[in-house]
Amino acid sequence: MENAEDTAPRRLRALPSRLINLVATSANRLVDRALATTGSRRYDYALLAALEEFGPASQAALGRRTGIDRSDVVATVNELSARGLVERSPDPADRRRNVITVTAAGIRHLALLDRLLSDAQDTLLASLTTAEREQFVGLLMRVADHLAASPPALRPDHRTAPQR
Amino acid sequence: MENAEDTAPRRLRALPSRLINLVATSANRLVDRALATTGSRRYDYALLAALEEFGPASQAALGRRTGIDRSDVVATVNELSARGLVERSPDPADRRRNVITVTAAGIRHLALLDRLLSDAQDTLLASLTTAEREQFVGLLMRVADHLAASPPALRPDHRTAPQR
DNA sequence: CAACCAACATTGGTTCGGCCAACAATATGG
DNA sequence: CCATATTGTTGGCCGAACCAATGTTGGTTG
Repeated sequence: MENAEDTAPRRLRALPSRLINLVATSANRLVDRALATTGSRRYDYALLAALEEFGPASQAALGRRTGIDRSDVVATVNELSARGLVERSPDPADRRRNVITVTAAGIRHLALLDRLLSDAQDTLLASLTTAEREQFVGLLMRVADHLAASPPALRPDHRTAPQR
Repeated sequence: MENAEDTAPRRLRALPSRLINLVATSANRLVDRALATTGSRRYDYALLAALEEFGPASQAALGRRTGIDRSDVVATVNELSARGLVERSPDPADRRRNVITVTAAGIRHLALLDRLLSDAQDTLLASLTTAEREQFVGLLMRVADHLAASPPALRPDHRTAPQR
């Protein structure tokens, strides 16, 4: 029973927001370490996945689809294009836009990341049966969808008091 | 149906690690905003809760119980004691230690934070029935416990390659 | 008791994700 | 034509979560 000190307070032990954070922290560590073996990060995967599924898109569109801030999309596209995984070219139809396109190497890299990520998910959920994993994912989706949809009170840009 | 661009790629939509992150992000926003109304943050709550439940303790012990890094405990205790919510005094029995004690004001503050947090949990899980919430928390605990216990591969200090 | 090693508090970093504000260039709708 | 939006970009901020190094003190143990 080693040290009794590693028991968290009861208040914390079952607090949903805390449990979610614990799991999220582990999940991120797991995922980050897996992706890091290829020199990629989570944003890279998100953009590559979006590009492969929906085809070439502007940076703004990518941001909308992945929930990544425009400014962060810039940095990620910089990095991806430096590695030859995507290409950035001006949109002739709208000269404000850049059209981002996945390269063949990008597709291959995405496949690799997919494998790594899939393993990470298994490690993460190792303690659940297949049925439980489905349950878990289902509940997560319910919560996530609801949060994304209804309450404007917790959207990123929501200002509560000093409106300025 | 406004803009079709806000649909995330299928790969991402059901990826457990991503769902968990989405929910965690919302949860944190919710909790942070609630606590911010009192000028407190998550670490404050964790330390106060640990102190109230287990009584006076050294900073190292607090860190172990809450999972907060020693260096971050220092900063949090600084802030809490500046607000008069805890007291830091040298341990006469072991002069390496500081004994941290909650003050009466600290207990009162904790009660306030408890209320705020409880509301935040309700908002977070608003889309689930009571039974589902229990299921959800149960699954989260299973996953969290398992991650905390078995795999040394994802503990904070785990070095993978350059052992040095 | 002298040497060592372990534990503690503290300082001072680092990294990453997730934001926001401001800007210039371009589109677009009235 | 003018006002307003959208886009890419730069530059910043903050909190969480770490890690390393330092000085002190405690506890062994040879």
